[in-house]
Amino acid sequence: MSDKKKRILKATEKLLAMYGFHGISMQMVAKEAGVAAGTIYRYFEDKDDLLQQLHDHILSYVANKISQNVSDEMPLEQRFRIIWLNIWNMTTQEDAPIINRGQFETLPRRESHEQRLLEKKMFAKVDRLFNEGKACGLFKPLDNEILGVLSLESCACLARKHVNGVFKVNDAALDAAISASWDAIIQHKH
Amino acid sequence: MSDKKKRILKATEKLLAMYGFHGISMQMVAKEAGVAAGTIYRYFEDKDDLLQQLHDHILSYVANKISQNVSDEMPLEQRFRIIWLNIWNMTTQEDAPIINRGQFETLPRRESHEQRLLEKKMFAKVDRLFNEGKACGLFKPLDNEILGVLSLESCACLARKHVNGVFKVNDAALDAAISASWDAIIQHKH
Amino acid sequence: MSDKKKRILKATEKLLAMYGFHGISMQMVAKEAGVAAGTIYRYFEDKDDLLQQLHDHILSYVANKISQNVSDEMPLEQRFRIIWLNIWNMTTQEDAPIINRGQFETLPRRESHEQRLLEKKMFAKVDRLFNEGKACGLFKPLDNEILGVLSLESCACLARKHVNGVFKVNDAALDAAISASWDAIIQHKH
Amino acid sequence: MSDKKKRILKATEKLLAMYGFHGISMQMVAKEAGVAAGTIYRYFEDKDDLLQQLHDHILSYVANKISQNVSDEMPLEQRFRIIWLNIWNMTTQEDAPIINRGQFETLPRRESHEQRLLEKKMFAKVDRLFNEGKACGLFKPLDNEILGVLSLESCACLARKHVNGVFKVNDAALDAAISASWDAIIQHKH
DNA sequence: CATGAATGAGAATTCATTCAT
DNA sequence: CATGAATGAATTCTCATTCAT
Repeated sequence: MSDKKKRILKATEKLLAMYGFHGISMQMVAKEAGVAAGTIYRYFEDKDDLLQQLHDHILSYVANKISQNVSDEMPLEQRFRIIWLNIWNMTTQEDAPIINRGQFETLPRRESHEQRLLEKKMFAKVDRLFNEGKACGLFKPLDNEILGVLSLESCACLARKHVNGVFKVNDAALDAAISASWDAIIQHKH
Repeated sequence: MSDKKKRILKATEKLLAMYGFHGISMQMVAKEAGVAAGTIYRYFEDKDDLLQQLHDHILSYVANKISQNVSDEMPLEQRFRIIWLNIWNMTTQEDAPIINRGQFETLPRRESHEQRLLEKKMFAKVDRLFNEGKACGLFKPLDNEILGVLSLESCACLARKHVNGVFKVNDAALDAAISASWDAIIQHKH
Repeated sequence: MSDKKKRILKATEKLLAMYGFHGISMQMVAKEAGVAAGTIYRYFEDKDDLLQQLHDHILSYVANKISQNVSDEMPLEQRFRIIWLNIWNMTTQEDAPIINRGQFETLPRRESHEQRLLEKKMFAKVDRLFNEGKACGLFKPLDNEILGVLSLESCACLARKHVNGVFKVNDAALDAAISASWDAIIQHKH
Repeated sequence: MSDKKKRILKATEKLLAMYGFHGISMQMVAKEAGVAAGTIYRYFEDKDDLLQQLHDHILSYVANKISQNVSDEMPLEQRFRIIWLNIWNMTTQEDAPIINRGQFETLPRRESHEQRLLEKKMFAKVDRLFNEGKACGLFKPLDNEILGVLSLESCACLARKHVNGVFKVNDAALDAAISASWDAIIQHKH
């Protein structure tokens, strides 16, 4: 990808996190990226396209991050903890994509092919994890999407609030939160 | 509250859910509410104030809904299920506030006194539930905020995806999801 | 004249002096006058009419002030000094009409009959003064309008700058300025 | 200075003279200048800035005009007559700045450094004239500001009324008016 | 008569997009 | 390819005026 295009995407991401959709102008993006306003239109159809491509760009980043260091050979709980922590770290790290999905929600959906592929890839390892867990009776017999919400969305939500300063999660609490997420999806004898 | 003001808030809420912050104009709000553009400014300082007051308005609605039919005399698990279902119903019902909190996130915070009071009220019963649960050793010893995310945000997230059609949650799955949320916060013998 | 009408004119004058034409609204006038916005339209056709009537109102005040204590029997120089000081005092006094004519200049002229009469009356005594002065060879043989500018506009200009704080005119300077204005219009042997 | 900026200033000046502050809109300025409305904002911060810059622009023009053809080596009276006529011509000529200072009076003052410099420059030669005149006992011992009002403001006022058609000043009267202004500030034996 | 809520045309200003250089 | 001045439609907000109470 061209250096200019990267700089434009990076600038857009930064400004989007700071000001939200309303409140960023193409002029601002151009200035932040150090290019002329017209240059943006060499790489992007229009403002919507810029935002959409940024969305795909971040999704691609997320897809990679989430599955990092996870091997299908590992024990289930180890895989779960690594994925959980991948999400946590991705959200809380310094160079994290500072945007959460909510901020893209009002975009007129393009439902691009690339996006579909990315989302599939993003959850491939998670899907296998859930499938195996259910197959051996360890996990609750629920749809993968529901299991995902119950265990991993909590993580993302927790991380976002931690980053935003709503509250702080220390190391002990973090470990307990992982266990809690695990407890949410495994079967318990009552 | 004046009829006109209510209509303006209702119209704003509808449009906000449809188009997000960017993409709604005061003209659109006026038209949707059936008032003249200038009329909005009799009731709201400016666009930001309109959005902020809408936020407070919805928060107030949510605060009431969430605590409905919950009594501090009930057993812990019953209280938890009612609260969980209150959130679920509030989000999935026909006349629900169509907006989720994420859509207010980029708003410049006013941190009004009223807002603080509302948020306190909103979680008063939830707070007592968590405190009692921890006191008797049933719940994990985590901050109430964290317990809230682990058990109730999952509910809201699930409900939102159910409504948006990302996936459907049937009655059996719903019951299992409540149990899973409960499992997330109670202590288990290992 | 009705009390309400007077209050409206007074309020308009005050606001006009503070903000100029642009920058005063009928709402502001109503608030300052302590009446409802609609009430203004009982007494004035529209905004232009309000301003025009205010103009006439002030002109009437000025016309009276300027000729105060001046009798056609007095010696020429005494009459001149009284008129000069009338202008000075009118402009610098506490309850002076705070507006100068320049602020009315862009008003769409109505050239009302009343206005014509007032302006005639305003300068009647001044006219007689100049005519007598020229008849006896004391004054320069110039049109009264020109004599007026040379001697009395200087006074008004001086007073305005004194009030606005551009510079301050002490008693000695004031007396010298009157003499200078007198010098401007009388004939000198060279 | 850019051609567009000049055209905008010129257009503003024209409209200001015709309609006053209230009553000119940015759209009108844009149309008169033959540019798009948005273009004005490339050169001027906002409407106030446009008006302020116009003020400075005109002041600069006036400063130059007033001192034209005046040399400190000339006799006092000659210098006075030239300055007086400079003001007269500047005000009555075809391409004169059509605006008088009064029209800027309601503008919120910026008191810029540039403005101070210009006003100093504007009156430098006038200041020297008055100082020398007082030093040799020819002029009345009054502040330069007061001498200025007594002799030169009369000129500007006369010229304005001449241009506006309030009355007409023929060549003989003009010469007499200069002498009258001179008489106003020189010492006379009584 | 007096009120002031409501109106909607018009104001200032912004900003996505184009295009001559 | 890159630029950034120019555009003008769209946006937020104001305010003279009306009219039901």
